[in-house]
Amino acid sequence: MLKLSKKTEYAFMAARHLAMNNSGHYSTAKEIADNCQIPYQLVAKVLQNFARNKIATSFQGAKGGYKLNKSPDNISLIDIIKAVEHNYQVTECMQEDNSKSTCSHLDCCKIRDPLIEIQRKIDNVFVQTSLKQIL
Amino acid sequence: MLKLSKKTEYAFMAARHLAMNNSGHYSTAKEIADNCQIPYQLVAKVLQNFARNKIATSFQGAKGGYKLNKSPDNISLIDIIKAVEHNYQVTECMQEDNSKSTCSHLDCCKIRDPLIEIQRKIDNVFVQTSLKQIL
DNA sequence: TTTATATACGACTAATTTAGTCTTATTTAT
DNA sequence: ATAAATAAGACTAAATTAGTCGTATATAAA
Repeated sequence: MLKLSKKTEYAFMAARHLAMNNSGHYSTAKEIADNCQIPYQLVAKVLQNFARNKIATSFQGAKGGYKLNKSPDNISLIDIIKAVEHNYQVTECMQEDNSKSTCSHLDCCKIRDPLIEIQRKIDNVFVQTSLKQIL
Repeated sequence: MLKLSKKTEYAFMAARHLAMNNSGHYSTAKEIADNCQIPYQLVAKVLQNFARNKIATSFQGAKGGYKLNKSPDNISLIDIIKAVEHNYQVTECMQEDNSKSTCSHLDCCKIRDPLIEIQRKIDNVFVQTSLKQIL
């Protein structure tokens, strides 16, 4: 429990690779998959998520690939997480697409408010850590 | 991803109940299950874990039940989590029963060390929050 | 203009983890 | 004795996560 998904781990690794190979040539999904030993299709999707969420720019076709849009110290881990995960919340009832009323404990749930505070603190850990710090 | 398990949510709720009903009578699993609307068997196991891990003391037989061993401000959420979860670590390779060498990325994994720091910070969130703070 | 090399993306399957149930044994107050 | 509790392991179901497959589209270069 409280584990990062592989998707997020792969996203961190891929972002790290992009940050360290930022000179002229565009990094491809295959290159990252080989270099980091992660399944090609999964990195591919992670990179597509980066592009959709403006973390990286993609170039299609031969000699194509990806490059980061910002410098590593201006990208926080929360940006990377949010690019690849819909639900990174600590509890179900805190997910944005889930109204408070779907909580099965209803009014008798007394821990929601304290957990919101916990959530905020955990968010902060990722907000405050930049990609540069994991290079 | 990064979600607390139901087990942990139930543990927080049960601990909260014990803290607030600490006058003379011992709280039973049934009482907590009814009051918090969580499955009886699951609270029962959570409470057994509390007893095993010296968070609470159990009294068997009729009129039995559980009571907390310490005051709520001397119990931190990490104590409660550790009582009910084997694996609350952010990544697989950080689990205590898992040697570093089982990581499938081996030497090419460059994010482990930064993630250890992240793990430490998340731990701290729970270390620094006491049961009293969620009453 | 064909070919090789890339991204884009949805549908699907497999594996793992989490949640919940069932059953039986033991303890103890009345 | 009986009823009300804890103790604990085995099992099943549900949900989530991880990974694969197939196909379409874009583009550099031969």
